[in-house]
Amino acid sequence: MPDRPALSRGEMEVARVLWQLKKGTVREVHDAFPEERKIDFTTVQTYLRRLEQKGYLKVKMDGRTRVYSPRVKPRTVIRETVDDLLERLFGGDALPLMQHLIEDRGIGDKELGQLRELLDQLEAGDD
Amino acid sequence: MPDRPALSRGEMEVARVLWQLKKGTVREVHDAFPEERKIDFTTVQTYLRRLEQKGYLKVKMDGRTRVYSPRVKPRTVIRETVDDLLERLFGGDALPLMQHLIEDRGIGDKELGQLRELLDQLEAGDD
DNA sequence: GTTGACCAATTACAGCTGTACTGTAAAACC
DNA sequence: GGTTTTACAGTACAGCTGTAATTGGTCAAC
Repeated sequence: MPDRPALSRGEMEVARVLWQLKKGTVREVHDAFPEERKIDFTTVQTYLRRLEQKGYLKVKMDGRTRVYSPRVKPRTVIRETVDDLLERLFGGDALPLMQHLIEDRGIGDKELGQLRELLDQLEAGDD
Repeated sequence: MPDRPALSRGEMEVARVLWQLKKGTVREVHDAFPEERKIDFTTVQTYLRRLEQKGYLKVKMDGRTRVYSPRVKPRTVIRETVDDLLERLFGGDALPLMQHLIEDRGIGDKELGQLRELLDQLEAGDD
């Protein structure tokens, strides 16, 4: 539990793209950004470097090129990030956040179904 | 939609406390902070001022004392904040966040029941 | 009418963030 | 082998954040 500094908003964005690629170079991450999210190549570079410095990513050289990959599991990062948000914005109580997601954030019918399934599974598995 | 600058983590914390009080002075907000979250009086002062500057709070003078109250509804702030997080960390898809909340974040039995109720209500009300 | 207690306003300041430019060196192309 | 492209390290830099100390004003109690 060497507590890493929290991710900034921008860092999250970049980290998520890298997670999706599993691993990647600066260029790959940059190219994977959606068209409309214009962001400079060197900015991505900077974010990746900072993510490495903060301990979230590790690097392997492939010739001249550095290939980044997660050092901390996405799931862990997500837990830490969401926990922090919960703490600050909801006093640590998860239910209001769920409620918000369900009520105020048009969760579609499909998602509702999936959610219900999730609950069913939980109830079945957890005796 | 005069888009306000996003809240920083610290600002969220203070805003939440103020929301709970509905309205309050620096001192009231400071006193309402939990024991273990040690934070200086003047720090709270600074946060409240910044929240006002950013357009999240308004002020009414009561004698010499300023009484802060929300200018933007908490629900709105929460929506914006959560939307932003969803975008950056989950590519805008709310389901994975729910899933995380349910699976990885020990939601208790009580909460599960309440959740289920929520879903039922939704399904009933939504023809 | 000075002192102390409060409260507000001002100022501080280092570290973090977002965003990018520059310099330089290796790789790839002619 | 000179030129263009690519990639990385280093540098920049203003604005935001977290955290607070300092200064100044007002009323209440001496």
